[in-house]
This record gives sequence, C-alpha cells and structure tokens, in this order.
Amino acid sequence: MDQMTPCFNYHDCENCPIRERGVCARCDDRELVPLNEIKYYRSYEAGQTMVWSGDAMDFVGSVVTGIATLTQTLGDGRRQMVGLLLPSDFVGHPGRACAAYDVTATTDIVMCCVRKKPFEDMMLQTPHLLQRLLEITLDELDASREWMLLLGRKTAREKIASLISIIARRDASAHAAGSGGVTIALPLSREAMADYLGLTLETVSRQISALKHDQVIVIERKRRITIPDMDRLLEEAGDDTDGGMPVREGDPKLVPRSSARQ
Amino acid sequence: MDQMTPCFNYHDCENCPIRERGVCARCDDRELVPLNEIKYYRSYEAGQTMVWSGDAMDFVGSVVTGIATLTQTLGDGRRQMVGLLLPSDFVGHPGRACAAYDVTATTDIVMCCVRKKPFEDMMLQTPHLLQRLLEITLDELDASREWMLLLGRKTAREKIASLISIIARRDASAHAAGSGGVTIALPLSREAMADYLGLTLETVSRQISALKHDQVIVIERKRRITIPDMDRLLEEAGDDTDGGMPVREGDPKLVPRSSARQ
DNA sequence: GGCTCACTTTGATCTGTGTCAAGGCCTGTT
DNA sequence: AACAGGCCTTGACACAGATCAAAGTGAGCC
Repeated sequence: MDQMTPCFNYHDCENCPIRERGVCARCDDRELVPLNEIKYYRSYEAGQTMVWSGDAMDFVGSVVTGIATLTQTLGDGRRQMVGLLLPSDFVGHPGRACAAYDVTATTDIVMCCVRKKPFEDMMLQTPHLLQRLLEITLDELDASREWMLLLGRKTAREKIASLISIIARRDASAHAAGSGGVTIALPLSREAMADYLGLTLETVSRQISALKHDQVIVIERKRRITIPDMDRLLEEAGDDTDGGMPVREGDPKLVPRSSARQ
Repeated sequence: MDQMTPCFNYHDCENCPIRERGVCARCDDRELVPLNEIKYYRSYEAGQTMVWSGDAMDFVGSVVTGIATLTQTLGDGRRQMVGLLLPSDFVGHPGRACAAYDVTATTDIVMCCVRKKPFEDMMLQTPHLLQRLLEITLDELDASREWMLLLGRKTAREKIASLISIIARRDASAHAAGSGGVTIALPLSREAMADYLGLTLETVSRQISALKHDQVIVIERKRRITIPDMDRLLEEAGDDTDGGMPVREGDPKLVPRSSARQ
C-alpha cells in the first residue's frame, strides 16, 4: 500500500549484506535460485508507516538496511513498541492474513520481500528456510521475554540503562572511543524510546540526564552517547546475573519480594 | 534433576489428549512411530520447580496435563512471569543448551519429553514437526508481544481484567453459568498473578475487590469467579479494538499521547 | 471444636513516574 | 540575521500503585 522504489540493486543474493543472517542464511546456492526469482526490494522513507495493524499483509520480508519498529496501540492511543527491527530481522507471520502490529520505518529502509503465498509454498519445500525461520523466531521470542522482564519489573533508570546497553551490544557500528569507552548512535527519538520502554518522553529525558549527571554515560550530541565504562552501565541495567553474593535457595526470608518498580 | 514418576500410561500417541495441538499435531501415523519410541513421560507436583534458569536442559517437552509457568528473575529477587504453559504448550529451545527461564509447576503436571539431541535429529528429518513447532513459536511470540502491551501501558485494573478474560478464553473447562455468564477457575495465586502482571500482590487483591464491587465479576470462592457479562469485562480490559468512534489518521491533535499508566 | 498455617484482604502512608506547562537548542529557510 | 518548527530538557505538582502493617478466611489436623 506504499511506494515501491528499489533504491539499489542486489540483483543476486551473493552480495547481499544479510546473506549470513537472514531467513535465507542456511540456503545453499541451489536453493537460492528460486528465492532470487520471487524476491523484490521495497524501500521506505524514515517516518513512513510500512504496514498498518489489522490490514491485509500479502508479503513477508527481511530488513536489508535501516531500522524499523513494531508497535501496538490501545484504543485510546497508548502505544507500546513490541519489536525493534535491525538488518536481517524478519517481518511477517506465515499463515496469518493480517498484520498484528504497525510497522514503521525509523530510518530510510530497504526490505527484501516475497509475496506470502509463494514464500509459504517454498518454505514447505525448503527445510533450510524453515529451519532458519524457526531459529530466528525462537530468538525473537527470547528477546521479547527479556523485554517483558524489563517492562514489568525494572525502574525507569534501569530501563534506560538496559536500552542503551542493548543498542550498544547490537550496534555493529559501535566503535571503541578514546579511553576504552564505546560510542553509539541512538537510532530512536526520546518519544520512540518512551514507547519502547513503557515510559513517557519526559521520564526518558530526565533519566538520561540523571545517567549523564552520574557519569554513567557521556552525551556527545543528543543522539550520540559514549559509554566510558560498560560494566558500570550493565550494573545500572539491573540484570547482572547476580548482584554480588551468590544467593538462591537458602533461607527464603532472605529473598526479597517481587515488584519494586512503582 | 527432579523426579520422574510417570503417573499414567499413554503408551501410544493415538489417545494422547494433546494429539491435536502439540508439536506432533501435523505428524501422520508413520511419523509418530519414531517419536513414540523416544518420548517419555515425566510428572511433577504442584509447586515444584521443573527447570532452573541457567541450568543445562537436555530435553524438550510438551505439557500433557496441568499448568506451569515460565519466570525470569532479577538479581535482587524481582520476578516476572514470561509465560503460562497450558496443555499442548511446548518447553525448550532446540539449539540452546541452557534453560533461559525457571519453569515451575503450578498444578500437578505431566510432561511428554524427548531428549534434546534425538529431538533435533528427528526435526531435521520431519518437516511436519518443524512446521508445527514454527507455528507454535510464532503464536507464542504474538502472545508475548500482546503481553508487552499489557505490561508497558495498561493500568492495574485493565491488567486484571485482561488476565481474567485471557484465562476465560483459554480455559476449556470454562462453562456457561446460570444467566448467560461464564465461570472459571483461577489457576494462579494472587502472588503468581502479580508476577504475571508486573504488580504487587496487594494491588492484585485490591483490583479484584474493586472489579467485584463494580459487579464486573462475581467471586464464588477465592479461586473461582464468574463473569456475568463478558463484553463488560473486555471493555474493562481496554483492548477493545476501538473504543467507539473510529479514529486514525485525521487531526493528530486528536490522538492522545501514549503512556497513561503511571 | 479449636489450632495452625498459608493465603488473602484491607488500611495508612509513601514515592516514582505521569501530567501539565514553559523554555531551550538545533537545523533549515528566507 | 532573524524566524520557524522539531525535538529535547526542566520544573511543579498530582496520583496510581508500592510499601508497611495488621487482621480476616478457610482447609487440614489433632
């Protein structure tokens, strides 16, 4: 339902930037041939909504370059981002006719698409495709469950620290800064971060300021930060596998109760 | 690491209560033969932890009867339930050695298990198994994303109403009560509900009392409630696809901002 | 029947984060 | 240089839900 402006030509999959990680990663050269024939590229501009939740969705696709988000919306407009799509991530639900989320381009983006029916047919004949899609989906599921822990139980400060550390971990372009630190570009506006973290934009801004004040992060430009001490940041994120003394089992009285978010 | 007390005998899969919905649902009789040979049953008592997060997990399995939960824990003890396992649900991550979550039996439970290695091998040779597992995983992913919306953006009252309506929808044993209402058994303690919803036990209790006071639900016994008017409950849950007037696009000023949970 | 123990409810108070509102800071335009 | 329009930050205040505390309920046991 949008434009279709292929902005560059990967005519063959050989040189595709996501060859190693996409749904096609396990396919051998022979299997790539039919895929090559039915795929097509689609590009969208930053800010554009690629798919509306509830609309018919007749294709599936992979992000080749750029970043997109999956969001869900409540009747009254409250929004929650439920996924962040980076290059090689897959969009679409084989076997389902309608989109379950809004998909929005955060940056200019290029997708490698296949119409749903041919994709489903091909999947039935190509175990390598099926296997890889299962792997990807299982990883997504783990990631979204980790996010549930963040949304349900972390404080605003921990949420921000977690988001930054996740971006730092996934951002291939993150490169070491001067004194052993790491510099990253935030691909999201404060509002998008708020939608991701289940916070308001103001709280996001305040917590970023607080982390800056406490020198956990250094603000280069609004969308560019450096992390002088990654361990410190991970500590702030709260999910270091064990805060210090190794507890578990033992006297249940020592185990604090859940919650603590408010 | 626990007991292995098969408490009943489904020696063949034919009569298995989850034959229609489990990972094996798409397998034909021929494919069932090798599965039949490598599967084994395992049962656990209510309250027992079946798997500890981080421990080696050398099997995968499906819930045959009973209910279990997946939970994640932060270093300081804050807990978040990330999945509720009902009969036919699948546990385990092929291709991963360690469990990512604690798995705990909520009721007495029987699992149909297969050691991981044989399962993986068989999956490579049995597309029907692979296909069904992909379906199950995609559905899980959708469910967990819906839950992210709940955790990030719903109020306590909406969370409780959502949980009750989800249980009502999934509970096969839910049967019509007298005047068109539905009666269900809550399979969870208040504390478990709190862990699921990202709330405290006290807030759960208060909101249940409030819904009772407002006659959205009727409390039979503490763990048994009836829903006189399902539509009313769904309205309280907040995610009716559209609160009334069909908005979207149009004047952006009319779209309220996100958040509203506080 | 009375006791225990686990679970649940209810009350009083506190606090983290939402809400409302005002400015500040870039980047592009004329 | 001045202006406009997006973000982003900061402040003051409100309130939903957390926390601390105590009492109620009900099933199992002697």
